[in-house]
Amino acid sequence: MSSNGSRRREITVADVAKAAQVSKAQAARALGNYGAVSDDVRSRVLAAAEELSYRPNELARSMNTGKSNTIGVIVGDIENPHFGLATRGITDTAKKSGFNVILINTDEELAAEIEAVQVLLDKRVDGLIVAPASSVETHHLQRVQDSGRPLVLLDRHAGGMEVETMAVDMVDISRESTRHLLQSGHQRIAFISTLKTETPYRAGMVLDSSQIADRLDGMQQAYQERELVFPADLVRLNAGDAESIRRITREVLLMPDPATAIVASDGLIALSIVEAIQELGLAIPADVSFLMYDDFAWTRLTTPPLTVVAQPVYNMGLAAAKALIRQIDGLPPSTPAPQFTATLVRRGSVGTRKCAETPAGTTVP
Amino acid sequence: MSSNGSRRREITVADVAKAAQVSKAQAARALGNYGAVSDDVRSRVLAAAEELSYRPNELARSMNTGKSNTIGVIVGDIENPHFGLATRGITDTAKKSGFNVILINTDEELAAEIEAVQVLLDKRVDGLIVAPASSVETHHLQRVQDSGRPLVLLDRHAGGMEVETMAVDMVDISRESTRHLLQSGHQRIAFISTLKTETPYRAGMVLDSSQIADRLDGMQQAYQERELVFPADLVRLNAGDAESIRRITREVLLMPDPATAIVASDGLIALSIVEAIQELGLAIPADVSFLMYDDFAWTRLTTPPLTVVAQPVYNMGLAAAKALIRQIDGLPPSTPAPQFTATLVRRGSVGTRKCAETPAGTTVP
DNA sequence: ACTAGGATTGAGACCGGACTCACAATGGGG
DNA sequence: CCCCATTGTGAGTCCGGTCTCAATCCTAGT
Repeated sequence: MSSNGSRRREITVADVAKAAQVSKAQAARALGNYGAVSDDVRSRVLAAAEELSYRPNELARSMNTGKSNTIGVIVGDIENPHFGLATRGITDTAKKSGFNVILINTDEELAAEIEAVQVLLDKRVDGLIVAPASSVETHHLQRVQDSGRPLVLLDRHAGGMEVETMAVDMVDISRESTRHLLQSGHQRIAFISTLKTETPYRAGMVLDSSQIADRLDGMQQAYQERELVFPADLVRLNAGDAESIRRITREVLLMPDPATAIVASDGLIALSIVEAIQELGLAIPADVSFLMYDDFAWTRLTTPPLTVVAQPVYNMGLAAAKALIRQIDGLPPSTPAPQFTATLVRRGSVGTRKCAETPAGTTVP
Repeated sequence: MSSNGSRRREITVADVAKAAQVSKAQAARALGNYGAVSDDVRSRVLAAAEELSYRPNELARSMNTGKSNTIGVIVGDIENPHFGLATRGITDTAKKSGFNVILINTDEELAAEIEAVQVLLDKRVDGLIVAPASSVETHHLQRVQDSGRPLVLLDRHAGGMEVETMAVDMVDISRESTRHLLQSGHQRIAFISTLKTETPYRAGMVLDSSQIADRLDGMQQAYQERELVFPADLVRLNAGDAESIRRITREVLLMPDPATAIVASDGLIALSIVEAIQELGLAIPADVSFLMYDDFAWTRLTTPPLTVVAQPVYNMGLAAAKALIRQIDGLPPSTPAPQFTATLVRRGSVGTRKCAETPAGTTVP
């Protein structure tokens, strides 16, 4: 149907040069806008290029400039609006600076992340932005730095590495929000996270994720301030799919000394927890208080609106890309290093609890 | 700190060949697993490669195989969970087949889309998946096909082009959901969309988006079935940012003969509409009924849960990637072509309206 | 022993731009 | 009028792989 009689061959500088009756070198100069080219030659070349609708092969160009104008982005799950928003920040900045983005999901699997890093390195991306699945196993990230390629981390720190990281201080905000819950009379606070671990949580356990570890630290600090014992039995990890989240939620709410408040570690998990609470016929915040990480728009639409920890996710993505591009351009990190602070947005899902009361349907042992 | 004494140079086949004391060609064969290689040579080469931690340069490889193992994905806005989910479907399939994904946002701007197509073509992606911003201006998409590169459309059709498209039949589902609203006694149904147009909507107007055009078609059909006049004055486009959405919502609800039901054209817009309704102090569904496109998890958490049009977005992404990869592999489109149907999920946000009644706070003229 | 025919092997040509280098042409200053 | 600085130009190399081709090695058949 279409007008191309010839087979697959694409137009190259050589073709343009022939059409303009100059040497390949001259054509390349005129096209690439470098070196010395007479006006006559330049116009002939550009005309020929236009005529043949020539387009440079970026692959070839990349190969001998060593720059692919591409950055690799490795996130846990693009389906999670948290990463969607961060990715948006990254792509916006990248586009502005003429970079493209190759995106890889890891499903928070370390193995997938290691492979992703390798693939992107092989593709010779100019730099990498990674939201690392593990803060402990950082061998592959180290290798990125060893290879001399710029690297910026997002959301989570990597233990022992000197690398620019765009993340909020989770200890602070977690301490603050736990204080809020404690002040509201809650002492049995459950923390539910998708983080995968070999064994159930025990106090003092070393966690793979700096983010979760920091949040638990913050909680513990808030408990210590009041000289209360942190209820480690209410820390529930491995809340993978909707079903297990539901099960865990029922567990912490129906156990003998049940949780009176639940903290959801991210927006996706929050959905299933709230559903489970509603299924149990419990009311927020009358029967159980609720607090979640990430301030998505829909949290304002529930009844009551949900109390959340808002993180400047978009800006973190923006800053990560900016920092990476600075590194790519050989510039030093911008000083002072950008700081990101999460804020506790108090809406209606945390309620005051009278100390003596026990939840409906349970008995004091 | 790290152990590399040498400058930037990466390890190449030539280095491996030298170390293994064979020719470049032999090393390449052993590494690439093609041609005839003796066991002795193979093991020496692999050992040397391991020793030097050699990694092939994918750029160079792509350049002379002509395959980049990369597909380009162009969407309106990755921040929109609709596209987040679709992208997830695409990346999952791509990864399974060994492809990477370059992602570009267009903000639904045609100009950005045209440039994105060009950039990806220049990068020699093996194929493109596009959610086209316009169903009318398809010149750039045509050019993709002319260049012989595989192309699959997502979500929206492109007028007059023969191209595989993964989308639901919007006319059908729109007719069905409009019927539902009409049966519930609503005749003043507002339709609010972000679609950008030069002028406000008029009956019979040609729209840039097949999706929106189809939805309006479906609505009109449902009205015609009942021999009712379709209220074109309640079709509101250009609902760009949260502020304009709020303004429009107020307009249609506070006008003399106000809307008694609102249809939100996507999940993002829905958030602002519901907020605006709540701000007006109106209750869903008592005062105004509400229906939205896209079945996000949070729609089950509002009070009442929202009635939605669920689209198999993830599967559409999956199928788009599958179809594209088939094209890349030179296979014919799978038959029968995959069909996607949206379903109306009736939850609580559409209420029955007694015909004679007028909404609280308004008077019959 | 001698050779046909397959298995191995190395040299070098590509892919498509970027860039170096040697050389020609122009032209301004002394 | 000559010399050197400044363009303008084409030939050719390089990037790091893939792949062709001809040469060489080996082994079995006669």
